[in-house]
Amino acid sequence: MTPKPHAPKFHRATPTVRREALIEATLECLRKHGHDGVSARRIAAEAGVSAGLITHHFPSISALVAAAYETLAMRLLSSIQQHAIELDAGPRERLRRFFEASFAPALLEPGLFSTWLVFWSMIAHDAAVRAVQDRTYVAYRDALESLLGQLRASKGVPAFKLRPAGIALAALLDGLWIEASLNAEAFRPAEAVALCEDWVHALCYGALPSLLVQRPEGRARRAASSVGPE
Amino acid sequence: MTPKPHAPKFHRATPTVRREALIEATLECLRKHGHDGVSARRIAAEAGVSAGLITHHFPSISALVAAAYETLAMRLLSSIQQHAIELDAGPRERLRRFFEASFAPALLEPGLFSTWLVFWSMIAHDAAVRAVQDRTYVAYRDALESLLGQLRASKGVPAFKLRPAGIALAALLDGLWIEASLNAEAFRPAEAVALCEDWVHALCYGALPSLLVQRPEGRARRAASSVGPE
DNA sequence: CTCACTGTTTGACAACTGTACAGCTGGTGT
DNA sequence: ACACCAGCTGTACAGTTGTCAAACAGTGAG
Repeated sequence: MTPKPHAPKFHRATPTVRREALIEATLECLRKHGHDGVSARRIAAEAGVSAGLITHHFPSISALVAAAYETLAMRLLSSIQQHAIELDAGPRERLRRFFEASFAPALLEPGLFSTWLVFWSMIAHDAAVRAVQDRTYVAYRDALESLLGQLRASKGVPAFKLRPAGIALAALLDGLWIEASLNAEAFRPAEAVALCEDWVHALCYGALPSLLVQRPEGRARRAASSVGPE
Repeated sequence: MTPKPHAPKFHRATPTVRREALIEATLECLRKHGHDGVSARRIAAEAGVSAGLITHHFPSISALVAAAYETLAMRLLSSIQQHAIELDAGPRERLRRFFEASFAPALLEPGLFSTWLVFWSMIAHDAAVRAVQDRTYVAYRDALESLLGQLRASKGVPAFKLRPAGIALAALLDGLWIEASLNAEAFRPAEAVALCEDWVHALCYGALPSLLVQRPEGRARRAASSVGPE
């Protein structure tokens, strides 16, 4: 054997780069091993690095996972949003594209579900993870409410309460995503998209009673201060 | 101190009883500790029993968890169903009671969500848990489809495809339950019930196009034509 | 070239894990 | 009163785990 005279035993990296590499390795570990992937040694091995390095760059394993959570959640959301925003498309079409992106093959990969379960299960114990969850959930619902807001501003769409509408649509999307992740054969992605579109259709149709804003029609005649068109 | 002359060091039980006690202890452990509750020693301690007894009654820890999954899932479903079935009530009212039961305080307890996450996260690795998941999910959707079937048989309700309707309603329920479990302050249980009722309302109104059965001749309902902005 | 800085490794630590198994014991049938 | 044995215990085992102090070695500056 000819020993190489100059084989560096490790590579130095700037803290930022190393932290990002560790986060990436964490995501890969969670994707592949689920809960068992939350292991300093496993993540370090995935990153091609020693285990002790993790504690050197992150206060704890859970802090690393929390950082990975934030990275993945924001990445996915912006990916879906980017797919949804088509310049010359109406609100209805944008929502459809949002749904499509939500049930694209990359989103239905089993490893992604395993990863998400790890994040969710850490919420109860770890405050940092809980904080990430709160932030990303707000961002997700804001994205939906923005699209729904554009829809509401369209002609022929009855006024509806934005916040509960966002909640319901987010729940429908989440629920379908989970069902599809739990049992890939239960239904096809196109069906999920159609079911979401159905809900939007019903919303535009005014067929979701509890979401409609109360139009004080009866009182408006008595109270002359009403400015709405009659 | 007067030492009791005859303090039995352990209590004998018939296998069936002991197994059920272990399952109950498992559920309690998962409820309290989530993923960390999956531990032979912890479960044994909860049951007031030595750790070795678990391997004596169950081939492995995951088999015990799978049994606990089946027990809890069936218990919850039959509890909800029992609450939903009111003798002199129409299908619409029964569905409303089903929703109510789904968002009762007992169902929104944080420990229940932690427990469920453990079950779900084991699906990917353990075949027995996966089998339980498949079975219980079918039972759950069957229960919904049964109620929806009664609804469809009602007067004034348009024909709709039962299976995708069950899928959508199950997803909406699951999604709302998860959102509520993740963030108890996001919305009140009554809102969740209202959103589910809205969906049923839209279904009865024929406002969910992809669920409507294609009527070859004289489709009178206007829901098939888009009313929203396009 | 040498030095110092600092990212990285190493090894050790105590506390866990699931499972196996030899032996003890409670309570029942005789 | 006795014996049996199923149910149960306790220990042992080979693995894990996260964290940390100390030693190490790349790498750029002087």
